[in-house]
Amino acid sequence: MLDIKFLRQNIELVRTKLKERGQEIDLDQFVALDAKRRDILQDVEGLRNERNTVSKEVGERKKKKLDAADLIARMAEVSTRIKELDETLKETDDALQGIVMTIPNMPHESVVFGRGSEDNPVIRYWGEKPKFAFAPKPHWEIGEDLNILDFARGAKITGARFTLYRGAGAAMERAIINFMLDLHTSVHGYTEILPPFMANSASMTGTGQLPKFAEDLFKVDKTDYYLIPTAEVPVTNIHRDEILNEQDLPVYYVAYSPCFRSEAGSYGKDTRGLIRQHQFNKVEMVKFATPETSYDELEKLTLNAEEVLKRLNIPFRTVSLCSADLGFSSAKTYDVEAWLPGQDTYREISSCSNFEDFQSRRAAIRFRRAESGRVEFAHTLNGSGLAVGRTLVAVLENYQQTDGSVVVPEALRPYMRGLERITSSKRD
RNA sequence: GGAGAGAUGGCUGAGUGGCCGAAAGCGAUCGCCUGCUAAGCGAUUGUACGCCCCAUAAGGUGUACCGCGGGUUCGAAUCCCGCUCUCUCCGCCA
Repeated sequence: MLDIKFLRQNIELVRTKLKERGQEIDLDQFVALDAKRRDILQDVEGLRNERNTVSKEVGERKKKKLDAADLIARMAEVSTRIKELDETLKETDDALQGIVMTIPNMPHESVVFGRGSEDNPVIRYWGEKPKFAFAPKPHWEIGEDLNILDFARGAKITGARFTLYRGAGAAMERAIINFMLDLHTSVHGYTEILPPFMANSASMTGTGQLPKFAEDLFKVDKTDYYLIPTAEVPVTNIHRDEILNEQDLPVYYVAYSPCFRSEAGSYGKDTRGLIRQHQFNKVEMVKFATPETSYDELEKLTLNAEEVLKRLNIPFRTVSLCSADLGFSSAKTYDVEAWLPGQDTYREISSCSNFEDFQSRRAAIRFRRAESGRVEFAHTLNGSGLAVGRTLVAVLENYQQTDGSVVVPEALRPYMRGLERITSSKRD
């Protein structure tokens, strides 16, 4: 959520930035409602002041055994009027919130203008694409041939976009999770979190999934709970409604979680393989930082994500999302895209964002300045470190061999009891 | 799932209709004292929103907030109703 005062004072700037994102939002209505809200607020607070003062006098008169009937009668009217105004105020406030909550974040000045993902500037490339003496297969063929990925069974058990892992496939998924968590905790200095995999609507609102993107979530029937679409939700909400100390920042958390997404509106997209699932595993990094360090932290966060691919020796490129491709809550995002030879393309495997104070304002995540004692909103950041299923995809496609087997990257072998090559669903 | 108890400021904890944004203690910050440290003494010690001032610091002022939401009343931390969470006991269960 943007600062209402900022909105009020920079309405034209916001309009321009929204247009760059390819969004149209009725800001005139915001201006009108904002003015109306403040008018009502002044009226109702004036009346409250009157009531408080007079009520005090009623008390004093009663103490002196004096009659206060005239005051009481007058205040009854005032109270009724307050109640009426309160109702209008609430309606106005709700309407105003309704608008403000659907306004996306302002892109950072370094974000380039663009109309879609094709306009995302590439920041860097890393690694050598593997050369194959044969036509490299996509991972779904590799996985089925080795009997380590079972899409048909997944669909039978649950439905489309659910996959069953078997044997070495399941083991490698688990190995990737542990490898990533160990890297980020012991080398990059993150604290490991194992959060709840469901979160309530307040948490979902805090990180920006609600109210605008409810249709992307799975809601648990008869409760206020949602399956988390990313560990970002529970982990960022760790410090919701809290005031941190400046000297404790930055805070680094890393969490493994399954992620659940309804993928509404993506019918027909990536229907084969592991790329777009209703349930997938992810290791997520979350940071809380001061405003003056958050962009340095974003660079470091992105390097932390890239380090996973470097250690797995998987080629990748990093792009900076252009204005139109930027997520709703983000001020700036780097996507790390792994090379997938079986599909002859780069695919997003991590998304690293600085939300500045957009989430923290919604979630009331603040910190106290050591010097002045003043309270400010913290900046929140997060990035995948990485998407686990897609990492498995990248391993299968980059490490596939002529005979159909897959070599296990050296970094993962300690996590797979030394297994060097997958030749079937059997692990050994 | 059943029965009971509770939820107050950074923490502990008082407060059962007006004198309460809230006692007291602890902690923290600043100052004094002390050769240093400890002890001692004094002061300060929430957040949000609005308005004034000034133009975004400081200041002044008003309103709200004692788990959340409603109600009663001239007036609610305090009374009533609903909900959530925590604790204890019973049942069930990985």
